[in-house]
Amino acid sequence: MSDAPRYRFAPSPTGFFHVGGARTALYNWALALRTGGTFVLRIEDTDESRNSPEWTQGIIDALSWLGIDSTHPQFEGPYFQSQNAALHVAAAHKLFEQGNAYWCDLTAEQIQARSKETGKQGYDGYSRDRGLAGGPGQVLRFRVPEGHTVVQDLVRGAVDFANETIEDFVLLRSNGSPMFLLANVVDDIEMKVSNVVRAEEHLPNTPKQQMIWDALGHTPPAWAHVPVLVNEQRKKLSKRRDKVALEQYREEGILPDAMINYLMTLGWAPAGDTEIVPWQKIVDEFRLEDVNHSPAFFDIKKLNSFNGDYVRAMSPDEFIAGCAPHLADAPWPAERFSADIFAKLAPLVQTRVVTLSEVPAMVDFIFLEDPVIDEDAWTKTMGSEFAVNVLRDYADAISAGEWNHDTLKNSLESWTEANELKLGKTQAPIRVAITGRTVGPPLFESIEVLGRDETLRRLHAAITRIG
RNA sequence: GCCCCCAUCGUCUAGUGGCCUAGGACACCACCCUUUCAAGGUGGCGGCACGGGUUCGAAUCCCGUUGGGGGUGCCA
Repeated sequence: MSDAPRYRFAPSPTGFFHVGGARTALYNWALALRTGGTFVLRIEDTDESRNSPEWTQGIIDALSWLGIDSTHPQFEGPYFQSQNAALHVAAAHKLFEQGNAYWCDLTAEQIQARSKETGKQGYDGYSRDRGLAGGPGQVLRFRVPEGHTVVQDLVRGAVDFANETIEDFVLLRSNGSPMFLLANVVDDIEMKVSNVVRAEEHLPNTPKQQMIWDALGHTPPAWAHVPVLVNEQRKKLSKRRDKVALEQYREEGILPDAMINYLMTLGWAPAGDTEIVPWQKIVDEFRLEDVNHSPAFFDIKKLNSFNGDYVRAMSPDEFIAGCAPHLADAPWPAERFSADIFAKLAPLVQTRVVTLSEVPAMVDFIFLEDPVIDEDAWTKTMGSEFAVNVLRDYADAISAGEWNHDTLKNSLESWTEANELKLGKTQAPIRVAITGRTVGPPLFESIEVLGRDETLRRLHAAITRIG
């Protein structure tokens, strides 16, 4: 019999898997790994009206993207809450027989009417002693005892709830199906969960669940409620308002390691002055006791910064491989793409992007038949007095001779000196003629890769356009 | 309304009574480097919400105020 801790992550499949859930999962995962424990995935699919199988798959895929999946021996699941319904109902009846629960036939409207009369919020325990036997239209409610319930929380310490502030909550709906509070506890007992690490929004539920644990004759788990993630308005991240879907970040070319690292620094920090650290260091150092108590803003700018760091840390081959999916649906005709040419440019692109999805726009001028000319860039650079001259003279200069970025650069440098200008100035019209933009990868390397014929063609096209 | 949680630069954090003239990171600004843009380097801006205690000494402990957040479903 092992006493290794059992952590669990219990999302409900009611929408895109979002970054808040990802962080909670990561916290559980890190803890399970360090303690030699287990990470149990349980899909809480008891809300039939909002559930959908594709969301379930989305959760599994997203967790796998974060490195949490069944290929690891410390991963267990997924379990599906809906499959345990019989267990939940049995537990409910046990609570009824023990006197911990009672039936009630009041509708929501009736409860509201009563609370209006008494001036008190919520359900007032009207059916507590009416001795209803259950049946259609009746819900089973938990009989909240007198006294206090103290939740021992690993991040917050002891939290004391006066039981009189907790109403007799519903265990079984009038259609007989179990509610979250009950199902969640029964499953945790069944799966021998020893540690519950979840978002702070569940803290008010905890005394209720702890009472169920007690009434069912089991010792409650070690609780830990971590702060929620918020948006700029400091409101809890919402699927409707905020960009929170993990999938979306993946599509944009955020690297999983960057996402993992960033998420872990929300509410916690590794020792030392560096936030960008290997996963193993996080596993070694992460402690619930060190988690911050206040909500953290999910800052995309900082995520991007982390991602840029991770992108630059990739080997050239890793970078090229990582770009592949983003190159697949690029704006150029597929047959014009060349992996070899991309490989030549890739190292120059690597330090210039923050997310992988920016890569196509950095190299599209190579693979497009004609560069897409940015009109602002055009007017800004082609209006100068020397524009036509530099274009014409440069085209002449490079029409013969060696073809590499050094000679290509030397040619322009000579012209620039002869005309008493700066290279920063004179390269601009050429860059726009070649790439359509004022910014991009280093010019002469780009030209080298483009090739002499195409370069000359674009230079002359620009000269013609200026007129 | 009621219950609960929280409070260090704009943001994420370090800090657990003296190493704090409060450290790092993102963002921002300046300079350097430089073929554009990045990257890199150097520097700068900027914070302990407020008021009372406790203490020789408080960002750190206590109380209050204010301000935020979460919950308050026959959702999870």
